[in-house]
Amino acid sequence: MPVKTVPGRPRDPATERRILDAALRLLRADGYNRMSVDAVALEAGVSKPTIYRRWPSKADLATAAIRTLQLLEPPANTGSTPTDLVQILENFCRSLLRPNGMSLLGTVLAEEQHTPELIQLFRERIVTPRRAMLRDVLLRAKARGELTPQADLDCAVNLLVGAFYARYLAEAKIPPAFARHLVDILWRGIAVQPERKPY
Amino acid sequence: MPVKTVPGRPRDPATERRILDAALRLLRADGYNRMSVDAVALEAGVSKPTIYRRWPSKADLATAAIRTLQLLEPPANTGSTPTDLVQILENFCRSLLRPNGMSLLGTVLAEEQHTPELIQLFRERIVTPRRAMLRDVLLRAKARGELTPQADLDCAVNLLVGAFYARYLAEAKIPPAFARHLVDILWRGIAVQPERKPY
DNA sequence: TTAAGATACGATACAGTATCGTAATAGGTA
DNA sequence: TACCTATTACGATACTGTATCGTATCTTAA
Repeated sequence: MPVKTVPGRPRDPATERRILDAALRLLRADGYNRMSVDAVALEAGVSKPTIYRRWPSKADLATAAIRTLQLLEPPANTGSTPTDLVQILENFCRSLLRPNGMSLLGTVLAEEQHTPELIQLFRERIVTPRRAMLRDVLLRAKARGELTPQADLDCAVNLLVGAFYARYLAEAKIPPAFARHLVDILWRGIAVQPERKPY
Repeated sequence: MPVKTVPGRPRDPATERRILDAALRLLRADGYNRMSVDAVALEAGVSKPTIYRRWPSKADLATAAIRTLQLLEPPANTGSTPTDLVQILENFCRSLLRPNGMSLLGTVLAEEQHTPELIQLFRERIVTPRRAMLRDVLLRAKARGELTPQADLDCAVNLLVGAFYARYLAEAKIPPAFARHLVDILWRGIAVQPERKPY
């Protein structure tokens, strides 16, 4: 069965990549509003109609750029629940501390009213997968009987992830053992404790 | 002793308030970049030069608007540490769930590179005071011997506050007992426990 | 007599489009 | 298979219309 081919010059598939990479970089650096399509075209080494032929509007371009995001980190599974949690959180921490690590988050929040697609995709591509990784670790822990029966896993995930946001917002820098400290506190809150000596 | 009065028409002090209120409203609704000085003037019922005579640029206007922010919530002090924490967090939660509750946060994050004054003031006016309230509650608890000696109060504050950010980012709605659940988990992690029955 | 407020303006930046030269393919012909 | 032509649409330049920041000029209030 022959492939149906369209006549004429085909698109260069590398061009799309270059445009989306440039868009993502500028989205992080400048936010959605300051990101201009002209600047994306310049950065990608491409003309503006080349962009508009592929995406009908700036919002679609930004959406497509965010859609290319994905978590690349492998899921942690060392056998020790706290260690797994710390490992995931330290990856998270590294991504926050990269230049403009929080600005993409900022811009999707700020644009929530005007361009809700952005935050939806950001959730789908970044937020949800990372939460799922943490949740999986906790579910395995629960299955092994490490957690108290009433432990609320969703709350636990919120506590862990959110602490980084809060810390960043308060100080914009995060101490090295932060993840470890968080997990230590949380672990005492949700894990079945070995009987504790009264001091 | 006569007051030295300057000749000419004096400024109407109410005008400044009206301008700053309008600026803050638009800052929340549209973000810094989409907020136009023309729109602020229109909303405040004022002309543009009236604004520029008071603040030399849009950035100064936005800065002044954020400077007017302040936490109005009274500090909690019911005698019970968990109750105090829940009370503060529920106030926080209400402010997040107001329309555009997170958008101001979003815009100061997104503008961190271009207009760093915004996030600095936001920290000073909102973030730091709320953290201080939580920290005070925990310090009192520590003084009363309710906390384990090694409890890291700063981490605890990050966990509590951040969980709301994380939850909002994941779902944009927050269940009613959320604050209570958070404090329950955290409290087991940092408080001196009554000896626990092995089940 | 001093300056506040309104109108109108200048300059720039930006989203999106029209026009044009040209590169890349299909299909026919030897 | 090798070449030639018709066809499709890619990409660059230039443009339109609009939004916006910040200012100059004029009127009017204290």
